[in-house]
Amino acid sequence: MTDQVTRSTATDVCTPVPGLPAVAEVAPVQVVLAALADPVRLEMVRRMAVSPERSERCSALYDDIGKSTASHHFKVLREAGLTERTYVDGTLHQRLRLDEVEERLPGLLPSVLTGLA
Amino acid sequence: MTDQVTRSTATDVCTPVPGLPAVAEVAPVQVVLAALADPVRLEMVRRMAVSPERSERCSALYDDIGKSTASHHFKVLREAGLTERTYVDGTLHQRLRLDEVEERLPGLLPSVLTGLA
DNA sequence: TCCTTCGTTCGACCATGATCGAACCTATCA
DNA sequence: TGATAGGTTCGATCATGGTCGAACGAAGGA
Repeated sequence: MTDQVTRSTATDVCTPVPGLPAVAEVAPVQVVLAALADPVRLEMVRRMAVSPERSERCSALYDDIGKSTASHHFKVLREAGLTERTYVDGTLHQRLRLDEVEERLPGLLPSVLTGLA
Repeated sequence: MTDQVTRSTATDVCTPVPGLPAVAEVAPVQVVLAALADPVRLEMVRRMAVSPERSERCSALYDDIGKSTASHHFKVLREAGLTERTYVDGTLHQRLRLDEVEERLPGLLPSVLTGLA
């Protein structure tokens, strides 16, 4: 069977909405930098970048913080245009929008990710 | 005549110290991102990057904020290893450490700066 | 010498945002 | 139909950091 995948990155949509393709823009540099300038979020991005082809379950992207805190960080990343929600077989995933960010800010994510190593 | 230039980037040195070469390291990505994630500082970096070969007078790098606030931002940039103080003919300048940052985090500053345009 | 300019430091104030717990919703499963 | 699990929202708390004014020090010029 084929995966049922819907995407949602709109900032005002908090519950996943099926059917609408992702149209979110990568935010201005300022916003992107602010999103990355938090250790928890940077770790989330790092984990997503490990296997960029596969989206990740939310709970696989953090430890030692509450669900609500994690949800807050996901929202910041999403509103910066760095990630999007994908709904895979009924379970929510987070996907790093590598290509989209690369198009808008070429070199940023690669340098940040290699700088983490 | 040749310019008298001394450099100081040590975080614990608040008044310019002549004679000592710059030995400051570029800080971890986390710190660099946090330093860039402020509009005032990003504008300072942008102005410094306009003519990277020439350092700039401090007062040429900001508008509409108090001296003490500007000094605070200079300190954050310096402690992140992004800038250094240079003393040119007795007047204090700020210099963007393009090469040093590029060596540590290749592509970061170029992508941020082009993203500002 | 005095005065002005420039940058730093210090202390205080305040806005932003990171965090948590509780409640809610949806989907899945027994 | 419950019951459980995974995420989100809301409200509250608290720490971080951006901001300013005042005082200080160094450098340069009248």
